Amino acid sequence: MKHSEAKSRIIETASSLFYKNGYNSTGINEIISEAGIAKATLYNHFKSKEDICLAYLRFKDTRFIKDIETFATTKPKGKKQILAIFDFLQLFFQAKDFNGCWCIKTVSEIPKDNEVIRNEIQKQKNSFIQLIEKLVTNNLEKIKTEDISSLSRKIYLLYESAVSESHLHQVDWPIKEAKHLCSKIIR
Amino acid sequence: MKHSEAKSRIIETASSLFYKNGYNSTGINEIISEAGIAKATLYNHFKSKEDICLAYLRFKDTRFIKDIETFATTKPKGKKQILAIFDFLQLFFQAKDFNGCWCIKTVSEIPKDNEVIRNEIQKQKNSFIQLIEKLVTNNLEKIKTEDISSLSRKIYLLYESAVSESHLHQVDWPIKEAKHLCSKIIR
DNA sequence: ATTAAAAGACAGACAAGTCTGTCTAAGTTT
DNA sequence: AAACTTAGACAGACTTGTCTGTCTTTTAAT
Repeated sequence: MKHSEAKSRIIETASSLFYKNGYNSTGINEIISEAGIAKATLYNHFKSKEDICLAYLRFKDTRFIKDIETFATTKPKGKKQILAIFDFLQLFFQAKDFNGCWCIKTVSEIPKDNEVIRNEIQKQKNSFIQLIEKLVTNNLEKIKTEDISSLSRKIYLLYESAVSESHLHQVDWPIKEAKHLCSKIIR
Repeated sequence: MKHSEAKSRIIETASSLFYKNGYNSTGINEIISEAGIAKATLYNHFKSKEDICLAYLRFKDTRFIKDIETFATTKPKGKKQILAIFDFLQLFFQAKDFNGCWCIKTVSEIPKDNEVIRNEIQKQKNSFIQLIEKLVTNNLEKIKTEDISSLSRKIYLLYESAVSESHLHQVDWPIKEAKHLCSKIIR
């Protein structure tokens, strides 16, 4: 369908620009010129820039969740599947377009009272925690049910700091240290 | 001296606004009207908005390092002094003006190639890691010299994620989980 | 099959507002 | 008298979003 093709182009272009240069620093004009579409077309598919921001966040999240889940579950079952999220991050970090966490970036840029964007981001983070809980449940036989949540949250914290600190310092020791600590708490 | 009094007013006002509403969302006009000074006066003390941004970061950091060090060293010596950084964060979180980490916020807003700001932020984070190293060295007798750096970095990662995640989710479990995990790795 | 209509994309002018930073002119303090 | 502060006009460059009018393609009706 041609209709959704234009829309896809907008989302992909906007996502790349928002992630690389920031939400506020990316203007509508930049998006349309890079995507090669007209402004009227853009506003025919999205009612506002915020609307594009939402689409951007969802686009990034959908791909991320799919990719990291695929990556983890192709590893041998057991602790390796849990640690795999840090190996995934290592690859992500080495990719030349790595630019930290899009959620943190975006939430830092929008006004504090923007609940639409904030809710979307919290939703994404919670579904990532759920993914970790699934990995923990499936790969640690000895784990007690009541410990799953707390352990998963700790792994989540380690992962999140590994993302933002490797980005901030432009080195990968945060990923290595986080993985190392993770390996100690799941044994 | 009147000269530095005006300058201080600008720094304090700008800091409060930048931290609360973001760097890009805070205009020069807002700063001068809130601080009650003229625009020409502002540009008499700072050559650009970026210059004010630097002053803001340094203002926040100076106070933070002083406050958290004072807080920790008034606690009983031993592991409690290390864990104190999370208690400090708990108070910080409960304060009504808590708004996450100013470094992360700022780095998310500025262009990627702004090295002046980026260097300042990396410098601040490294000096915070040094503070943790000092706490670790002084309060863990059994620690081996070669383990100090790695352990301090892990504690740093936990602290940083506790800040940003408690801010993001608007709850304090990240602080509690981070402190709990920290207590386990320093025993 | 031919014609009519609808839908969407295009370029780009435009409004209305934002921003930073400069400058003028008047007032105040030392 | 010199130095600083004030208010605010101003330039120039941005922003998002609206709107007009043209062109092409797809769909529907006869």
